[in-house]
Amino acid sequence: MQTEQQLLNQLNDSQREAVTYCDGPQLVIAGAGSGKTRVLTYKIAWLLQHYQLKPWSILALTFTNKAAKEMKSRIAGLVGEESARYLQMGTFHSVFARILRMESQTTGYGSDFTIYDEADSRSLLKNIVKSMGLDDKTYKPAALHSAISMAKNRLCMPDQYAADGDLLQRDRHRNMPETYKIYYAYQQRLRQANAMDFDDLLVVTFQMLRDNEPLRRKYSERFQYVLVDEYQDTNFAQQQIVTLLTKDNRRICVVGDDYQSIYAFRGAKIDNILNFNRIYEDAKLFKLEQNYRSTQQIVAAANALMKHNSQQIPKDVYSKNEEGEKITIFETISDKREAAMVCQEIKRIKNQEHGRWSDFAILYRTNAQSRNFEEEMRKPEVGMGNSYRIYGGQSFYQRKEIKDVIAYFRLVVNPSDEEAFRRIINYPTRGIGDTTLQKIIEAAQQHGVSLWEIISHPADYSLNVNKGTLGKLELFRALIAGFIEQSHTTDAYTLGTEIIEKSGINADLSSDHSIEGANHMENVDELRAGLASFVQAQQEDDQAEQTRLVDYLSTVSLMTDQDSDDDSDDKVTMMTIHAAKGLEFPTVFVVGMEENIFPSMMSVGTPRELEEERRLLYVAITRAEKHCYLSWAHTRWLFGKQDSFVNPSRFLNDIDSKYTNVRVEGGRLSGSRFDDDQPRRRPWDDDFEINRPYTGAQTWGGEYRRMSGRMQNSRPVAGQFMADPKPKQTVPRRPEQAVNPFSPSFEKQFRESGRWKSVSRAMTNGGRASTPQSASSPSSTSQMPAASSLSVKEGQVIEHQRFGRGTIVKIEGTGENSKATVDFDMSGTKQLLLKFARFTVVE
DNA sequence: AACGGTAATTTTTTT
DNA sequence: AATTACCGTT
Repeated sequence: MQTEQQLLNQLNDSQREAVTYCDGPQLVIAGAGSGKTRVLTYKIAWLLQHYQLKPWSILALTFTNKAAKEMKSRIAGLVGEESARYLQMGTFHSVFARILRMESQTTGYGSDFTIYDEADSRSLLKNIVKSMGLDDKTYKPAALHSAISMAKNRLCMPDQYAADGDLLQRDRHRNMPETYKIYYAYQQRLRQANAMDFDDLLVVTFQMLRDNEPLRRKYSERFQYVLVDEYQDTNFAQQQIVTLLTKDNRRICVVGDDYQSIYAFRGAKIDNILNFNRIYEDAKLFKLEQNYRSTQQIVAAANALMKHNSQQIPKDVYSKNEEGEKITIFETISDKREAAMVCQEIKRIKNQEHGRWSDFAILYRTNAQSRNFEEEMRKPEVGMGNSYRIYGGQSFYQRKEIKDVIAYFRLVVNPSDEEAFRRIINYPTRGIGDTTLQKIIEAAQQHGVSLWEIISHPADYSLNVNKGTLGKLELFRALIAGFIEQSHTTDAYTLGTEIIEKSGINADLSSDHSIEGANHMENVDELRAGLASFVQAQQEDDQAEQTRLVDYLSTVSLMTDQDSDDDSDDKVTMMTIHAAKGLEFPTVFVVGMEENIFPSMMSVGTPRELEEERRLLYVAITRAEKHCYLSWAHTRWLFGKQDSFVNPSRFLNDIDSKYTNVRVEGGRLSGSRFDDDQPRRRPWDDDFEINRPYTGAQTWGGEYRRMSGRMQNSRPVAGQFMADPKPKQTVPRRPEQAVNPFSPSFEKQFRESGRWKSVSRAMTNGGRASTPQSASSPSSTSQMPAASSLSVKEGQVIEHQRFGRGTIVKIEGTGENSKATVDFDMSGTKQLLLKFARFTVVE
């Protein structure tokens, strides 16, 4: 706990001004590395201490749940755990999902609504297209969803959409004139399914606050102060929600950096931040311009890059850190060599500076680019197979077997959920085929009810199926109905386990004896372990009498790969630049700096998109503290083909050459390399040579275009350079997957990769310490997750992970379900379900 | 209805 | 290259 003065002393002048100004709307432009998070956390601490605001009256909206969590714990360090705990903090989506569940009477959705993810949305759209008899080649689900999503981000509902001439014209132009009808049907189907997609969480919140003045007043009074982080990445809907909440008392602080706006593709409007003072005319502007993160060279190079963008708030980001070295532009012969050189450089710097693996990050434009680096690191002679972590890619919850289980959970919580229904009606196979399903959907559409309603009363809706099928449907209905029954009396973990067993999922998975089959089984076990952790965490937080499945689902569906906390072990980070936003590393490699990759092929059409790509590079460069590398390769494997027409990214031209050094593999790539008949040095033997200062932007285009032209006409020659003459290492590849150390899948992945022994069991238990007995048994994942319930007696003293020391005063129930009342020295009396509680017996 | 094969399509980034 | 979609066969 810190005094006000102490708080203020830890800030520089401009930070302090931003923190203490609380007289009205406030826009904080926070340059990269300028202490943005610091300002936010200290401001919240200031509001709590100086203005004595109650924690629950402060609403802080962040971009990821992880950011919220981190900020919360930092605030806890400043003002104490108890105040920080009740702060209203989270993403727009998770905060308002919670409110929508509480206010469900006014929204027309039930409180147990499902949140459809992207896959659900697309699947639904696909079905709609099919049932409307449209061609699914022209009406692609992904394109439709993005059109609809963009509309929703702008709060444009089907009626408005259908009345908007520009939109209709655009759709006609795209050969998709029926889009507005599909949008209409889509929205209707969502409602019938009691489901919202991601965008609806915002849209419905907006509508609720707009149309229900008492409710709007309730929340605008509850939230005495509203803070928004990463404001440059908010969309129109989010901006409107914030406006509705703050227009009365106008206590709002938004923080962001227009330079770092990189989510326009998702509907974010950079204008929100550029035009903030149009909505709040008396808004005061604060600028944080001192960068504490990077060297002067890095900051200067990043600034030079941004000179080429037009739309921006003028600012002067500067660094008083050491001058540092220039940015290095790496040029290699192939994408494989790029990976090799980056690895080599990492090892070199690590040795030289006695650093750690975690000092390094490899950032790329697209997830697919991680592959080369992973392969390189896994080579025995490179010896980094243990030292990297790839973020992103397919998340645990996207896997088929996990989605299947979740679909059961969803249907139990919300029987109207159409996508869940469709997913599991015939999984495991129970003889209900596509024909039957289509009949059910048809009947549901005709009567405007859910699929569940149809199979609950098939006769009422004259469902035209034969006797046998009817029986099968009834069996399915009874199965789910049984689970629903249980859900009122059973905790989420027990119910989940029951569902996995009785649904036949367990039997289905264990009948598959292949390696993958075993994998699926383990994944499901991990899911159960994750569920158990969740139940336990909820219980410890006193969140609820009993943890309901709906809470779990809500959390899970809004969770992303970004939301894993870890940073604990020492690994090189590999992620997309988008995912790296907000992070920092001593050394950063931005790889694949090539036309059509970065900037992406899709973005070169419009200047607006191109500027966003440039901002993306700005974000990438400003992640670096000391060393920053931009690398590109002359040839690259793309779409299963060797691409020899590679040009360096135009952005390399945008960085003034006085801030860069160019390093070329072998030192002769840029010269007349096809013309000499000297025996070639084998590239893999070469060290890098610093062969020239950057000779200026003009040579890039000219020189390499010429070279590419030659390669086009001389494949056999070029082939010498492109082939990888090294004996192929047979690196056993495993499926691409995100490694997220705190996700339930983490332990499994480690076991797969033979690194099991080095990993503490604690990881599976949601990051909490585990009991000695579970620590000794790697195979215990398929058993109960917490294993300390064995033999506790009244009067024993225990040490609990979170509550500390306490004495057991009472034990109720038997076996799995026994409950202990424990009197803790520090935190009072708590009830612990022995099944979930994690503690050790002291005496 | 289930399975296994071939063909087509894919890559931007994600709450 | 790898995943998915569709179609044919059993």
